[in-house]
Amino acid sequence: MRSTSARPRATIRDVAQAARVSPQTVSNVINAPDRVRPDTRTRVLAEIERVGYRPSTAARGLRHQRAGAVGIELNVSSGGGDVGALLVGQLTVRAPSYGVHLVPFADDEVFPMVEAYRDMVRRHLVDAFVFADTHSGDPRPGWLLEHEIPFASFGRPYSHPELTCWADVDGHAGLTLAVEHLVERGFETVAYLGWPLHLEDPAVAEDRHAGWVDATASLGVGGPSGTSDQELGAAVRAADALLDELGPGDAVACASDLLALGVLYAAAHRGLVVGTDLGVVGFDGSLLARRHGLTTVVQPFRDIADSLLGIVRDQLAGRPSPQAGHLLRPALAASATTDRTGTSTAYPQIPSLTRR
Amino acid sequence: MRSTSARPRATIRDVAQAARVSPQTVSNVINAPDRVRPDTRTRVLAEIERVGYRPSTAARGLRHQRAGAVGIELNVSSGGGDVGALLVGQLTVRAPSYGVHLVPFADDEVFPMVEAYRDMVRRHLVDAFVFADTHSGDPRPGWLLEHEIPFASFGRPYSHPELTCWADVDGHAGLTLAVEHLVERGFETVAYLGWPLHLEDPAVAEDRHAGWVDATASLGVGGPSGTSDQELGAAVRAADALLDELGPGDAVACASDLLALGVLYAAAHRGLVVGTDLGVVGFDGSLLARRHGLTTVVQPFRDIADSLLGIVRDQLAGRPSPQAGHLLRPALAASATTDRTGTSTAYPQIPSLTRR
DNA sequence: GTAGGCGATTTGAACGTTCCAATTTCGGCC
DNA sequence: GGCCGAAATTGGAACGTTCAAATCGCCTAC
Repeated sequence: MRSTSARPRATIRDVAQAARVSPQTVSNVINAPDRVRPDTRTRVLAEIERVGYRPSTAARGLRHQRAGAVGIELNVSSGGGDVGALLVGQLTVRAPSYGVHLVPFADDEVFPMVEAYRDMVRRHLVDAFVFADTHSGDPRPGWLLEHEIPFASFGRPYSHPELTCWADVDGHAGLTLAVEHLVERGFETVAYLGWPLHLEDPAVAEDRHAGWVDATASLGVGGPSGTSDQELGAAVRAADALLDELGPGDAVACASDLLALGVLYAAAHRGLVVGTDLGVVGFDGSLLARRHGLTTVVQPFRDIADSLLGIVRDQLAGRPSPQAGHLLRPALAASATTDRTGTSTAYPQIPSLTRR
Repeated sequence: MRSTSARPRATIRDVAQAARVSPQTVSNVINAPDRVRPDTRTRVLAEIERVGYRPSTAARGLRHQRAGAVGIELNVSSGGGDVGALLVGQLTVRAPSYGVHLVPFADDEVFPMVEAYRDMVRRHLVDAFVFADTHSGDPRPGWLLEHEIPFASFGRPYSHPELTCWADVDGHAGLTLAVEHLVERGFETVAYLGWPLHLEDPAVAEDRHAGWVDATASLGVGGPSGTSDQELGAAVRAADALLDELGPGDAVACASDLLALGVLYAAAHRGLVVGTDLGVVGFDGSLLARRHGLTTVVQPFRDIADSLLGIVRDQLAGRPSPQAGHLLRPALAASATTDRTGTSTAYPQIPSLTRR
């Protein structure tokens, strides 16, 4: 049974005493090593190592009037899908490089969300925020701006086009990658399955759609297009309608991995072998894509995390805002659904099972 | 452009001055309201409200020698699946009720993980840990125990059977629920698709398997069983083999939602209408289940979060460990894959598309 | 020989909170 | 009116760190 003995951990004074210098010198060794003589430095460093000293985050935060933390809202109720989880993962991995840690929080479904933001700041729990699900009526950018609380958003803050504190994936470039890849693999016509424009953030839908329009136009491989909400049932129906206008050797580029999954189902229903007969490319690089062998445009979550953390770091340092937001290039991860040799396995792969 | 003006936020002294009491009295109003006269209390509370005062987490942490935070390791590289994300979500939601916040962290793939744990504690970033992916060779329980660092694990710490600082879902009860539900819906034989015992944590696999064995035995509906790794391709193959021994009106209970998805595919391949002809129940309550209309045994993540946070709270308070770990009952969420009326939609629902 | 300068190091104070001990206030009682 | 005990409130110190200013030691120049 563990006790809470909690013998006090080594402090800067312990190190100082053992190294026979003042606490301030130890502090300097850590924060401004060039201000201390080399021999002193090595002596202190040895002592730090010996006792396993680490500066107390709380004491530092108190002294600096800074929490050294970035808040991130998890929208738990909506489940979030795994895109949010992947972003949180990369933010977690990258945060230490920016000298901060992450503090996730969630609304308790009773208060308006800004209350939670306000509280976090007042309690000095965090210095800034990052969030991932901006939408047009979002009160947060305006509110944070008004209260001079630093933040960065993944996705352009729709309500404040003048802001530059955002990072976003370049959907246009992503769909260009998708179309180019499909053409390279020898697919003839590239159709598109996207989102309707009445969604919360039509900018994303437009961006990706435009990428498909431009890329297919310049390569002369344009085909029909359809739209569906981000829901599997709707996606299957929309994909089914789309496939009416397509034949073997054609392909569909999609605005999301979930929509692409809908295409896989609609194709399986028609007995089309995805990969060989029909190319399918999704968007997001989600777990779903990996699981189903879906070729997908992977969101550069690591770069996104770096951008977002860099933005809040600069804001906290008082540096001027950049000229523009960060538009990051996604990458294409080829997999079974564009593999014309049929050696890799896409799921659902109903026809291939039949052939065994 | 936002500046870092950061005008100082209200402190306890500001409140004290405005309410014409000492800072200590304000502190009492917050931490021991019964020690202060009612009229003074209301006066102080009004002032707290007016200036929007909140105690500084850093100052409190420094004074109490306690971070008020619980660390949670995210295993980013493995992607985690959404089970991990759901747990993190509920931990985030519930943490405030325990007076703590969450601090996620991840290994940077170079240090052994315990280094990261050690560092978090030394820096006073967290007081305790929660983790979610114990396995047999896991060094963490032993190490944390040895260093007297409080922790709670989701899943029994395999290496230390004597420990009680864990919460786990009752897989046996979950599969009993699944089998009972299938029988209630009129399915005749209930087969099982589980994990092989050479997995990292065979206890989970055994637990769920035993639940199926006992429940089918007592109801007299036992059928064949198979195993597959937690991977879609393998699951489809195992499910296909299993279906060789089943006919219309039978059902499959699975150890996870992903395995259940494999059954859906194998069934679709054979033209079986899932729900009507074949019952399928998954396990986890993952997003995948929701997306595919899968009847599933839902992990009680909220209860799990409460158990884990309660365990570390008690440990930090020096309370003795409980007699046993917390075994939590899951719940069954019925959906399309056990809906014999065929009114709801399961995906993949290839046959129903055909019939339209 | 001493003033001046420079780099290395130390001292003192403060960040906001709460514990502990000391002090004041209050109501009741003789 | 004065005294007692309990309740309410206050002052001082400390948690661990770092900033700003002061001090120390050493060297050079006059």
